[in-house]
This record gives sequence, C-alpha cells and structure tokens, in this order.
Amino acid sequence: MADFEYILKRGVAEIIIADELKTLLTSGRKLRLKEGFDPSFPDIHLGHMVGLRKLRQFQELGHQVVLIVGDWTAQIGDPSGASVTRPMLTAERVRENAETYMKQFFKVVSREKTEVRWQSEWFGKFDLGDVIRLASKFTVAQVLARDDFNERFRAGKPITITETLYPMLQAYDSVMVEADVEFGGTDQKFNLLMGRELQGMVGQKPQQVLMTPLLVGTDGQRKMSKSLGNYIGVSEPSREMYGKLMSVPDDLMFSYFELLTDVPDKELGEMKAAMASGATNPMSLKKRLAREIIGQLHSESAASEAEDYFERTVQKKEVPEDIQEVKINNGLLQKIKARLHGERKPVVSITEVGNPETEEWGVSVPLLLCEIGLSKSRSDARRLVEQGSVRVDGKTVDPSEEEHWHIKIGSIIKVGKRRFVKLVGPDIKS
RNA sequence: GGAGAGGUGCCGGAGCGGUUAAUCGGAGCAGACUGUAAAUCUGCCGCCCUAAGGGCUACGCAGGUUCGAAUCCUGCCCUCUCCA
Repeated sequence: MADFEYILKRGVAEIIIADELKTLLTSGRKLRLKEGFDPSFPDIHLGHMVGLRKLRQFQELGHQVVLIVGDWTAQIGDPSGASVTRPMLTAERVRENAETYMKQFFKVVSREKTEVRWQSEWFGKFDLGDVIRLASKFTVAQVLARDDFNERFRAGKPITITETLYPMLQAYDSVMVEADVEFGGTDQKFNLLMGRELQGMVGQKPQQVLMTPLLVGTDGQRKMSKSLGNYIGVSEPSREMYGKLMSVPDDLMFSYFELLTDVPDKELGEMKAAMASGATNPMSLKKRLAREIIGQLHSESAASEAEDYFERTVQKKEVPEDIQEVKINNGLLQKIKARLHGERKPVVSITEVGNPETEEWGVSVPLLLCEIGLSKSRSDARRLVEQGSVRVDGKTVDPSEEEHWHIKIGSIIKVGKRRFVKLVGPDIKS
C-alpha cells in the first residue's frame, strides 16, 4: 500500500481522479493502461521516459500496458503548440517509424506485458457516417475550451477542422481498448479528458488520467523536444549521453533525478543540502545522475565506461584512444594540395614522400579540414584556423601558414575542444 | 464572390532605388573563464580564390524600367485575415 503512495506521487503532475485510481489499484483487478504515440516522430527522448518509467512501475504491479500506434492521428499531427503542417506519411514510413519507436519504448517498458494496437484496426473501417457520428458528440465550445485552440481562436489564427478531430480520435481509441487509465504529459490534458467524455457517453467507465510533468530540455528553458533540439535521445550512445547530461544546467539536476531515476527522495534531500552548504561539488552529483540514467538505458558497465571516457577526454583533455581515423591516399593528397617540404612541386603520390611516417610534408589546412569532414566548407575551415581552434599534433595552426602546414602520417588534427581526427597511411603499402 | 495583409539568410524579424552579403535578436561555431553547469566577455556566422584583395550566387517565381533593384512596374505562384 505504501508503494501506491510513492508511485502516485513521485514524478506525477496530476491525477484525475486520484481517489478513484487508488481504489482501482487496490481492487486487485488487472488494469488496462493506455499510452498512445504518434509515429511521425519516432524518436523517444528523456522527456518521454518520465511517462514510460511510470508505466513500467504500474506494470511491475501486474497491470497491462496497451500501446496505441497512432497511424491515423499521425496524419493530422497533434496541434499542441506551433501550427506546423505535417506531410502525410506513407504506410511504409509509418510502419518503419513505429518499429523504431517501439524499439526504444521497450528499453523502459516490458514488452511481454504490453499489448500493441494500431489505430487502423478501427479507423481503417471508418466511413463518413462514422466520422459524423463521432464528431456530433462534441461541440465547438468544448473544442475551444482547450487552451491552445482558444488562444489561436482569439488571436485570429487558423485552426483546421482536422486538428479539432485529433482529440476525438484519441478519445475513440480509449473506447476501443477500454482503457482504465491513460498516461500522458500535462500538455495532453485536454486530449486525455476527451477520452473520459466519450467513454462516459458510450457507457464505459471513464478512464483515469495520469499526467506526468514535462521534462525541461538541456537548454534549461523549454520542455524537452526534438524540434527544439534540446533533447537527449534514449538510444544515444552512452558516451554522448554522458556528455549531454553533464552539460545540463545545475538547476535542472534534481528534477532529472526525481523524474528519471529511482534515487530515494530522502537521499535527494541530503544531496540538495550538501550542495547548498557547499560540501559537494554539483559536478559529482551530476556524474551520479548520468550514471543512473545510462545504467537504465544501457548498462552499469556502459555507464562507468562513459564516465571514464568523459574524465579522460574532457576533464583531463586527453586525446581519445579510439580516435576517428582518416586514410591518406593519393586522391586525397591531390585534393588537399599536398607539397613536399621545401619544394613547390605538389605531391601527387604518397610514395613521393620518402617515408611518410617520419617525414613531414606541407598541406593546405583548410582543404584538409574540409576533405576529412571537420568543417562544412573551406570558408568555414579558414575561419576556424583564424580563430585559432585548429591544432595539428598539439600545435595551433598559424593562419599565415595555413597553406603549407606540416603534417605526417599519424598526425592528430584537433578542431575546437573535442573534435579529433588521426591521419593514417594508405591501407595497401607500395 | 468582395476587401486587405504578406512571402527576406537556420529561425524570428528590419530594410522599401545605390555606401546592403543585407540592421537587430535567437540558434550555431570559435576563443577567454570553468565543473564540457550557468552567467559573462570577445570574435565568427553564403560560397570560392586569397598576403592584402577579389570573384560568384542570394531577399517566392518569371519578365521589365533604370548606370544601378531585396527595394519601382507587369504577370504568375503561395500563405494568412476580414466581410459575404
């Protein structure tokens, strides 16, 4: 019973109706927990993980997750926020996206205890009559009660009819799967409540609604979202994830701990106190956070490996050992205008460079950066050199000598703080 | 059907005949600082050749007027609002 208290409180923004949900949980019945997703954006990030973790917790209590693939609503696009028109997706595309999505979804939620349903199972058979019958159950006033519609309406901004249909379709899903509880972010409140409405109208018991808080993105400002670019994807490589988590603003740390980890509240309190008194460096707490999250999404060992990598390459500024390599071949030599040291004659073949592992020759650095993908254009590369951010074997490239900087096989090129490339020789010698 | 507003660089948004590769803000990149935190400061931020300097392409599309247009004219396309 104490378990319920915790599950219904930590990482939960609002429950409608809390008492009823508690009653359901104690009834011993296996509840149907609905969660829908829109396969137009297949990527799951930490923001979604908040809700998924909640589903997982319910699963562990023995309940049934019902995942709805929104292959019809995907075509409309959830109108929340910006009025972006989304292109219609092809059936194959939707299927692919859905596959990708589920792969990530089941990193957190147990696959065995999940029932997957596609909207097309019921909407595929819909005809105009069905659409009209469904739409006739709602009024314009109801639709306008939704905050973002209301705002747009008053601002004289367009609202398409299909957008108003979106919540109705979502509500219909709840009816079809006979959901007991629907999960979603607080921004989904209206849509979630529509499910209750419709279920009530058709004689089903209205679902309970559990809303999870919106996770703030890595910019520390707005909610985490792919389109804002402030997200951390659940399938990102562990090292990258570690780096991104470390760069999250300090103020966000505790909300991440609360929403994304199982670190007990009591411990969080102690951490906060330690941080406030200056007894702990926020950095070390953040490292813990990164480990906790990567531990869940990858593994404990991946987490410590990522931490180790971070400490070496970022904190100690060491050159990573598994640095990306670029092969120097004859074609590349010509493109980067390589020259033999001291001579004007361009190097056309690697064999002209005596022993390229020990002897240096000159190259045009901007061309080199461009060719090996460290800059997007030559102009860009020149700028980088001018700004003193390009290093070859630890020496900053002097802009006045950028056209014939000395390199050799094995040279390490560094651009900015963390982009490295190592030059290697041609694969087949002679 | 009628009236009006508007389409500018990654985004927002100025400019409304020349000094405009295009004010400014955001994003991004780089440098300083640092805990790859935040904040701050500085520089960069179309492409190409450069030592300086130069060239090319760009303001919905197509033409036109001008020595000269993102800025004026014509046609076309697109978006939005209001009235019916």
